[in-house]
Amino acid sequence: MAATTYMPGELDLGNLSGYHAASPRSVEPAEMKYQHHLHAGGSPSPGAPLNPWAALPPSDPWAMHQHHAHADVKPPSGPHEHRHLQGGWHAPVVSAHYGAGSPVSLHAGYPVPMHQHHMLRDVQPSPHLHHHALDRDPPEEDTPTSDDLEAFAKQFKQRRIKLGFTQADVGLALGTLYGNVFSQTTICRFEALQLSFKNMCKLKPLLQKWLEEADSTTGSPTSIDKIAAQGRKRKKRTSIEVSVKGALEQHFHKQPKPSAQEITSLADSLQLEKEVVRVWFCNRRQKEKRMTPPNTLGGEMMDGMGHGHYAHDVHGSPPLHSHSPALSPPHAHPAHAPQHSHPHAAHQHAQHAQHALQGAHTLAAH
DNA sequence: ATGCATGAGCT
DNA sequence: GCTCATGCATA
Repeated sequence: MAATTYMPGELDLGNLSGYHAASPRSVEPAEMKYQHHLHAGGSPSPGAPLNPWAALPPSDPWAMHQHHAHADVKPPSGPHEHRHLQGGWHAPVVSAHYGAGSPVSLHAGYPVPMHQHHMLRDVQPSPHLHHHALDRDPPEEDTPTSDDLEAFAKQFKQRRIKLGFTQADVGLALGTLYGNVFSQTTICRFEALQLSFKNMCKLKPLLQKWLEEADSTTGSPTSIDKIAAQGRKRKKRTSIEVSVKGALEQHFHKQPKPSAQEITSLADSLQLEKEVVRVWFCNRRQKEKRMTPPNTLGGEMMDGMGHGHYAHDVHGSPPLHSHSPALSPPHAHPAHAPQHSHPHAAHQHAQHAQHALQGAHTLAAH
């Protein structure tokens, strides 16, 4: 059953209390020490047990009105910059101010080399526009190509590991150094190129800088501790059954952007909360836009590619490589629209309104 | 490493 | 309500 369980989550803040390790190179070529609550050497942070609210009274705010109580206490490090234009991020406003007045002197603002003049979202730098190769200059102040990003990500990961840092370490370090904290998740996704092209471009300079700092500073521990505010609750992750996921996938192919009505009926037939379904589609769409596209294959694949490389083509997931067409970076032409990497799935029509029965979902039964 | 979720900013 | 950046929680 789609166990939509609710639990007292935690705050929305930088709850990095799970893992922080910032002792550079205390451990050698080993990077498996993160998030497993098992702080292996490196940075013993025993003082970061579990969420205090793990024992809070189950006052599921979600069970009734999921959207409410949004007092919201956004993180101090302002992870939410003001990205006004999504065409080309331009203002790295690092307005960071730590809530608890951390002694961290944040130099707001990193070198913003890219002086993109584009103001419209469709004006993305052609990532795969690798003009020839002669002597390319990736570390330029220009927008990198997807190949650059891929190369950098790879190198980054390798160095990071060599230096003995975990992804979480890097995330914290970025906060210490530049005032922008990031989670293990983000670093991970960067390394795996699972972010949007734009996002990759944004993060690259930061990580690059960190890398320089890291290996030059062969021995300067940069450990800080992030304090976390409490109060926020978070809905527990809904676990969607595989079979249900399959159904969703199927619908996604037919209609990536279902209307509210469609979502409702779909949710109804799948016995899921409408919100859950809506979010699922949102996330699914996002996935489609990442540099490394999701594998939406129907049933077969994988043959002999046993080493980090996507099965070529498969009519659906181009492998972002050398010059893969898959990237989502908006092309420079406003006239463009169909950036669907999928040659198929273009039909949009008949949508069987799966009856409209039962008005109450069987969730939150308890 | 990833799935589901939150929230800012747009439209 | 969507997109996009980001992350907690989890597999």
